[in-house]
Amino acid sequence: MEASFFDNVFEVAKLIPKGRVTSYGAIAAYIGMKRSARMVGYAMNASHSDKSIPAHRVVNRNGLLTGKHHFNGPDEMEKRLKAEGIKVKNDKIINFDKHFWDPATELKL
DNA sequence: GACATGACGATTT
DNA sequence: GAAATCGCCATGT
Repeated sequence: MEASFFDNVFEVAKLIPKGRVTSYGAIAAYIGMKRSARMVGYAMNASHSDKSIPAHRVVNRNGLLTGKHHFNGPDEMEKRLKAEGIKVKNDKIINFDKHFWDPATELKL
């Protein structure tokens, strides 16, 4: 099977180091489709098939936990991030810039 | 098989 | 500068 867009998203998501977060657009851009940020989020929905995917480390460009509702509970995502040392307030990651993990920069292909 | 929608982001008006 | 629109792939109805 050819690696689809979703598959790439899953693999990159799995590569996110603990205590780091990234954005949908960053993953999409790393794959080569920065315009497909929406699909990245949708892919995360499909990630339910793979529990190894730390979808909680993927947030929107503003560091906002837009997809927290898709977890076991609306507080699950926030709780997990806090457990990794990431502070979340008002559904937003504090110091998002410091926790931001860009695959294009960190992995650098 | 066609239409609508979905965890977003950038570009254009 | 803010609001509106386009772009993208896959899934569900």
